[in-house]
Amino acid sequence: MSGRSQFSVVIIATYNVNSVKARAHAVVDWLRERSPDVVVLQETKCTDDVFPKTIFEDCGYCVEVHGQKSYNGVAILSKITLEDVRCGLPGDDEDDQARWIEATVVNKRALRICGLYLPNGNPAPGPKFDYKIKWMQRAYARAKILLADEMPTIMAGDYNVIPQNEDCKNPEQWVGDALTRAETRAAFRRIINLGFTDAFRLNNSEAGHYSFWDYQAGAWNKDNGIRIDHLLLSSQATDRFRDSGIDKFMRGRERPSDHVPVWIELNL
DNA sequence: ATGGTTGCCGAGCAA
Repeated sequence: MSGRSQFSVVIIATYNVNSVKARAHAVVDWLRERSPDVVVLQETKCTDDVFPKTIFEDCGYCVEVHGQKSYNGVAILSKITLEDVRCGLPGDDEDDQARWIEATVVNKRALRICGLYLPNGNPAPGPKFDYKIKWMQRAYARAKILLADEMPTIMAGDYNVIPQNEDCKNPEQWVGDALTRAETRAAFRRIINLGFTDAFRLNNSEAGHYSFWDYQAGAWNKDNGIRIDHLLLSSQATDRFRDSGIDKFMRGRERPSDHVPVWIELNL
């Protein structure tokens, strides 16, 4: 055949599972339906020795984990070979929170994927908000280094950033919150302005698309959601973009996470 | 309604 099928189509997703042990079977059901090639998970909430790896390996995924006891924790599931796995966001030797993992996906071409769980930062102002902003500055520095490598790059995860008011149902409810504060949005834009694109906005321009609905106060029934789970694409990754979406139906299932998966389709 | 819910792990904390 002549050079028409130089690339293959891959699906890459991010999913904050709010405990991988509590959600393993829900995740497996979703893996069978969506059949993503690579998934970054957040809030796995367990140490690496008790991560339910075999459940995902039995579905055909290799599993890379970076966890801690009870809080945070990130992982990568991939049907495609992973190389050069790195855990932890550089820039602060004192930081022991498990919020960053990255790896190179080696298919016909290579792609760098970062899975991140950006600090929530509430209450703001305060030490937790200071940690959030410093963490975003470190992510900016890491993003800059990754871009210099000139490999198509995706930074995906729970950003705990509502980029614009149209990314939430009730903007007035979020005034002063760490997810919408001017400093937070500026730090997010600073990363974007390095040359990244919010993949979901390439094919969805309307307000009212959300990736998180709080468990409390009937947020789901009122569709009182926010869009905080993002896949940021470097320019070379953006050139390969085909489609994106949010698997909102997952929030309506039994014992759901408070987040739902967000995915993209790329030509790789 | 000064609330509400879920998961950590078995008391509050984090979200």
